[in-house]
Amino acid sequence: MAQSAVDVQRALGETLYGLVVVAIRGRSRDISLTSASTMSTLSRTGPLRLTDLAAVEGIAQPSMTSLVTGLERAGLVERRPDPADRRVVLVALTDAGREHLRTRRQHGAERLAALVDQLSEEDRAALAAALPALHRLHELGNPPTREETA
Amino acid sequence: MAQSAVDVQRALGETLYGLVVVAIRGRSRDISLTSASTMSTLSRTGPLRLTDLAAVEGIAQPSMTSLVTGLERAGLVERRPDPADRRVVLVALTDAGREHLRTRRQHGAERLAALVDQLSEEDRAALAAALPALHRLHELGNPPTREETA
DNA sequence: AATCTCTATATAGATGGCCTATACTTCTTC
DNA sequence: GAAGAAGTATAGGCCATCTATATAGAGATT
Repeated sequence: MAQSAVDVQRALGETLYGLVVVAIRGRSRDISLTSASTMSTLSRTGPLRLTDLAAVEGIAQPSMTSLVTGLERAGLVERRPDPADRRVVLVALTDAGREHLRTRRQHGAERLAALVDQLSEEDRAALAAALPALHRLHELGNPPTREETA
Repeated sequence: MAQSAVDVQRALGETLYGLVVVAIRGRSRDISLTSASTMSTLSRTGPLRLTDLAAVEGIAQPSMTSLVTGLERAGLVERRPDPADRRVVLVALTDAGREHLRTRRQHGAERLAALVDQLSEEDRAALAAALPALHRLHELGNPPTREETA
């Protein structure tokens, strides 16, 4: 073994952390990171209760209320009643929201592309090979949605 | 070719973006992301002018002034005069800052480790293989420091 | 060497995202 | 049907960031 699992994780931690900052630094400032992530979540899961959404995104419920209000005002999401429970607000992505999300992703991908382009053939191949692993890593840290919290 | 370079970049973009959010979500709230990144930068480059630091971190100079003031109050960095130019403030990491940085990195690595542990042997190997590429990607997006802006 | 202009940092004031505490509405259970 | 639980909204505060501007020193031109 060339390096222990711990070393890999430590190096991964620092490197990904650095990439995080790069990614955030260059991001467009039209909406907050959490707003973008929220829309991304909605895109993956479909409509969610406001409280669940707050839990998934790791922010307090009142914060999600105001975030959703903002996105709603911008026409990117909509509030829907839950026929089964009238206390509930279901938050759903609108068509405009989906469109916005797509554009934003393209932007991010383009910025990264500019960097990836500067890598060697070998490095690109290594990244491509690691993509499934990165994707699963993401899923692990970002549970799809638990109906049951148990 | 199984997938084009553009596909790789797009997928990388989305996946890394998701990881970003995961990373940020769980982070300790003792200091801001930018503060942590600033200390990390100082650790890599050594003492820097306040203005350069602001440029590297992608925030406005007055924001860096207040960020540094906070870190200084916490004993993590110090302001030093530049003997060659008395307008200048050089910001340097203190020993406490270095220590803090190390602890923080360990924390981040541990959180990621918990996720990485849940991956298959194969996935871990792929990540390990991609580490150099990820590292270079980070460096590309995070230039060491340009004395010359040209 | 007096002054003019440019550069480096600091201060003031505003904005936005997040928080806790709490009020309000609807559901559930006895 | 009354009491407590659950889902959302409102109120008020904190902190990181921004723009505009003030202050101090450097460099150049007379």
